[in-house]
Amino acid sequence: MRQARHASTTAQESRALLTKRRLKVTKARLVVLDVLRSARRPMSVHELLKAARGRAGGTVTVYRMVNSFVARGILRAVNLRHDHLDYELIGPTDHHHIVCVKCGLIEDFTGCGAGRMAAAVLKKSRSFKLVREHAIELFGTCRSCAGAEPSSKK
Amino acid sequence: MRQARHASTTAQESRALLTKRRLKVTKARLVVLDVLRSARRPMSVHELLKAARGRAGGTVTVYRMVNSFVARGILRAVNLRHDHLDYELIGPTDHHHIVCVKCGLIEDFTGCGAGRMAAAVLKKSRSFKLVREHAIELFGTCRSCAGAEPSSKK
DNA sequence: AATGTAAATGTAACTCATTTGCATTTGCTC
DNA sequence: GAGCAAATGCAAATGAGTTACATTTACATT
Repeated sequence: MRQARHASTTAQESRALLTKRRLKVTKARLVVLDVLRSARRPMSVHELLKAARGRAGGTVTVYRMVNSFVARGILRAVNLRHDHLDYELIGPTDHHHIVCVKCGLIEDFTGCGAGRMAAAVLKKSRSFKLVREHAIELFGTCRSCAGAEPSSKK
Repeated sequence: MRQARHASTTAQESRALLTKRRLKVTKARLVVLDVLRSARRPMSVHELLKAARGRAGGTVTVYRMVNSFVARGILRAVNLRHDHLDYELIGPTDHHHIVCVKCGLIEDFTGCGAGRMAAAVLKKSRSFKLVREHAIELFGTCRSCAGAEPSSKK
């Protein structure tokens, strides 16, 4: 109840997101977008289904949904070395992820310096002319997992 | 014939690679390692099977092979946004890939500045303590594909 | 060189994620 | 509100990758 105002706001955002791309607004789509928005982390199809508790439609529907969302630039698929793809909302701020290899904790970070990197690569490359996108993921250990296993000093 | 010397040299390297890890030296394994060495690019299980033309053993064998090689640090699995993993030999020089989104051409590059990046991320992060690995891929267009489609200026 | 043993292989069957065909429903435009 | 394309649900298909189990092979030991 306390969040009614916020909920309707995000619903409006989701509506706009869909109509702008000429996608129809359905209950299931709003639920999926809302789940992703509040989770604030990339989720797999199965996580989406679970988190939505039936309100996202069937498995097939969610698969079709994420595919069309990725194709239309609403979602981005990211590979975090789980055995599947995770999906996240594409927002105004570009970011990457650092993943704890023990517990799966994910944190975002910005400022990857990819512009500089791309320029340097293109300067040296004989074959490439243009960089359109980049994928960067860091894999490490979070404080609690590092504490739990101090023997990792090699 | 002209390459007999070279061939035996790489075969020795492969042998060493395997015995060092207490893996048995088999025909199939030498073939897979040799294919990867001469291809000089990451390959999928199916590409390996095709390139080896039967000499790599069956599909199951190659799956088991790449898994054990990855586990023992002989191969690295990389995600180049194809719908599968590709495998490459882990060499002395760490590198990343730039992939042409049109034709699939792959080029390596070094000097990604990940050390600096990791340090910056850890400094800002509340939760993370250590970065062990990083994955970086650039996606772009190569000269020939860029030439073939100049309308990509938007 | 013969031999014992664990590792590697082949075949077939299986699991699981994702996709597709098709009939039905639903959002949205007029 | 009617009509149509898009979205959905169900069932079945596909395809990558794995597992069980019987057989073969590499290689250490003698």
